[in-house]
Amino acid sequence: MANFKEPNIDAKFLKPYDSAGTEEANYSAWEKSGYFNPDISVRKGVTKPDAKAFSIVLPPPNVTGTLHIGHAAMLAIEDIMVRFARMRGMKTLWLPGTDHAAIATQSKVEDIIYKEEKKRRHEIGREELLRRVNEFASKSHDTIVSQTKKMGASIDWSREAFTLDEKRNFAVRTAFKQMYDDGLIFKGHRIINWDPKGQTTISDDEIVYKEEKVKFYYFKYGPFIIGTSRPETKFGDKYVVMHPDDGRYADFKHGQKIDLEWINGPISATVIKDKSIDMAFGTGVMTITPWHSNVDFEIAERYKLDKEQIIDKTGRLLPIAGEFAGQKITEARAKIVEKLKAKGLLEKEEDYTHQIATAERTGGIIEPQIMNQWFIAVNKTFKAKNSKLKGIKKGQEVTLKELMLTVVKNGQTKILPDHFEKVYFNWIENLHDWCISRQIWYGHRIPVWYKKSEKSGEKGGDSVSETYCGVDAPTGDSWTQDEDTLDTWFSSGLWTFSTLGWPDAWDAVTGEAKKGSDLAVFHPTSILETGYDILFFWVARMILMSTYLLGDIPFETVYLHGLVRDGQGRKMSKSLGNIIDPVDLINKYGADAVRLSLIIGTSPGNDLKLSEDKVKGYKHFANKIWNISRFVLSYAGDVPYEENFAKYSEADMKLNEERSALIEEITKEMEEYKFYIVGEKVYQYIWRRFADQILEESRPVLEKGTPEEILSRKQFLQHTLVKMLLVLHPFMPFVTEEIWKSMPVGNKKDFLMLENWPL
RNA sequence: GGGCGGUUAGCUCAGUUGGUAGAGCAUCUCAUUGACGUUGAGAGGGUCAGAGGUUCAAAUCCUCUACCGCCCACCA
Repeated sequence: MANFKEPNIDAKFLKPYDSAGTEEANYSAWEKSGYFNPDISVRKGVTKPDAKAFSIVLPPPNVTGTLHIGHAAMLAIEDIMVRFARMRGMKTLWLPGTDHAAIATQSKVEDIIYKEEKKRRHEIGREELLRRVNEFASKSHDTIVSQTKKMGASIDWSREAFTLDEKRNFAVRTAFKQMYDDGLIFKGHRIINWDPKGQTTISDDEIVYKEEKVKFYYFKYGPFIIGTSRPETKFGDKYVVMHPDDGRYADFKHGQKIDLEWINGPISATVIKDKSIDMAFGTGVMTITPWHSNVDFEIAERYKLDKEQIIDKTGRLLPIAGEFAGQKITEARAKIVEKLKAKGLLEKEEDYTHQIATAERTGGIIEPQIMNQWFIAVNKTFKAKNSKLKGIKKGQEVTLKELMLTVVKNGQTKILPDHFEKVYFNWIENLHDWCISRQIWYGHRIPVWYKKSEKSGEKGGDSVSETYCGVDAPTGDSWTQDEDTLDTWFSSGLWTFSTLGWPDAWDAVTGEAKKGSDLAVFHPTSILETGYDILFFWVARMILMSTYLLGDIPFETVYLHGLVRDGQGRKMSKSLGNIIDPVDLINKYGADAVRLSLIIGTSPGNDLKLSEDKVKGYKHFANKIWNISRFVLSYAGDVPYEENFAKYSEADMKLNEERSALIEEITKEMEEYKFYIVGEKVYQYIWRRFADQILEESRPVLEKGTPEEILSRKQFLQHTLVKMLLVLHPFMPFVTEEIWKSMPVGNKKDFLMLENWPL
């Protein structure tokens, strides 16, 4: 046993692996070296100048708060992709940034201000509010960056972007102008989703439906009985609609006028026959309120009916409501029912459960309103300026919707797991024009200016005598810029190329990126990794913007990860108190353990259940590797490492083949993004095979074998440790890098992360 | 109402083009001052939700059913 007592190794191996004590130093050494930046890697000779590019944009976290464990999972997956690509010699760029998140951030800051100072936004003023929001955003940003670094993300910070910075603003104005000129962005009076709480419009996607139990009332409406859950909207109802085939109402003719007694006195109602009516629902008859209902609006459009506003922007009844004018709809409802009852018009009431539309960010109950807003037309044709899209030629007449469908249908952009392609198609097919104007202050101002006429009227609306849309403000006096800002997803839709230098790096004449620019080298990006919950919000919008503005896809592959849930499968939320802060876990178990626990046992598109025990288990694994290294270094580290050792014993030859086969297998799986399988296989091999069996068997060999056998085994152990550190590095960068420092390997590059993937 | 998933060991989940079921954790038994504060060896445990079909062969392909989950959708 004498030769076993040669612990000529770093003293650090005599203690268990100390993640907390080594992670920070390793990260700052990586960062300082500049190798996260592909340009520096090329300059220093680590990456070949003509190497294939691998690029990925970080889905920019919202500056509304700090990173949660879901972000940690995202960072872990992306860092694996990035480190793997880098180790394969690719010109690798991972580009970071943050998202201003418009409504989300502004409403959060407004909440804080109201809580602390009892002041509303109009009491604070545009300038001061923006100052406060920026201050908040900047704090959030700093926290996010430091959390990201703790995870070990090998990100190129020199290229960091923000969706609301100068360059991105220029990109937004340029994109807007082009869409405006093509007629794809237009302003019009349409029915939109009004959030009375946030005092802004929101897009269809920003609505969340909540179940609500209400009363469903039946009222006498002349000869009819109509059903409604919203009596407060019924003041202006003067059209009564039924199905043309409904035999119960065959005696009434389309267009027929009927005088009847209603809430505030006698009115004249007109009969409308329309096929959209469900004969089986209620009495099969309804009255319509086109100003405050999408369906009613469509019916009114079909027959050119009058539309009247009943409810104002703050949710109060207008003068048309007579004695109820000025009341909040929530208060007025019961009183109106009371009055109708008193007039003998209430037939009956029932309990009713329905889905109520609310604003995702403020929780306000959506009130549809007809308003003059900006939209992106998804069904309008235009001529494609240039196209690298399969099946679409330059100059061809297309719609945005067609572009969005085409690139996924023809496989230019693949979505993983692939069943989400069906979800994507389903969404696109039901897509309506996208309302992009918001009545909030935090965001990109709409690059449109108006000259007002003498007549008074709604600003930016009817009183306008001249409209100008441009990247920059028009010259001359008396121009006023549109007050509104853009939906936050407009700027994030440009993210893959606005971060790479578009539009400066773009040659509009040739329809190509300028040679040598980031845009030319790194776009389309290789892969987009994000949560399935923003497939519509973001992924689809990026496809829209990129296919339209560049005539190219934004990314070749979309990898959708699932949500991280707690050990019992519940969503993490403040009220449940089950939120896990990734930094707490890292401090306790190390970033490597956290990363691995977010990878193994997950698969793309499926939610992941995370318990602290799981993380703990992988902390044990990090320590296991540490001790394996200690063993190999003390018992086999005394012979010089030979990269191409040719004199393996027969037994070691077999072991070598086994290990090569494993590496070949996992390389293929890495290319297929099956990180959960690779992680598990490497775990199995290292612990169950290498440590439990091979190392155990090595004792007698090293003790009693011939000199040749001993040398062979020592080489094999060193080789295997080196290769395992390499393949494990993308998963567990810290512990592997730390061990690597002590490996007696010649010709080492500056870091393990720069070494070549073994194959 | 429309769409998409899931159902495999006590728990969490793998299972690549069909070839008599796997891992981690948990449980039980034994060993252990040996690189391992975080160790090893072994064991038990599953008619793969149910029914039918295709096939020499089905967890895997097809049809139906049941239950669970998610997304979309203003039956007023």
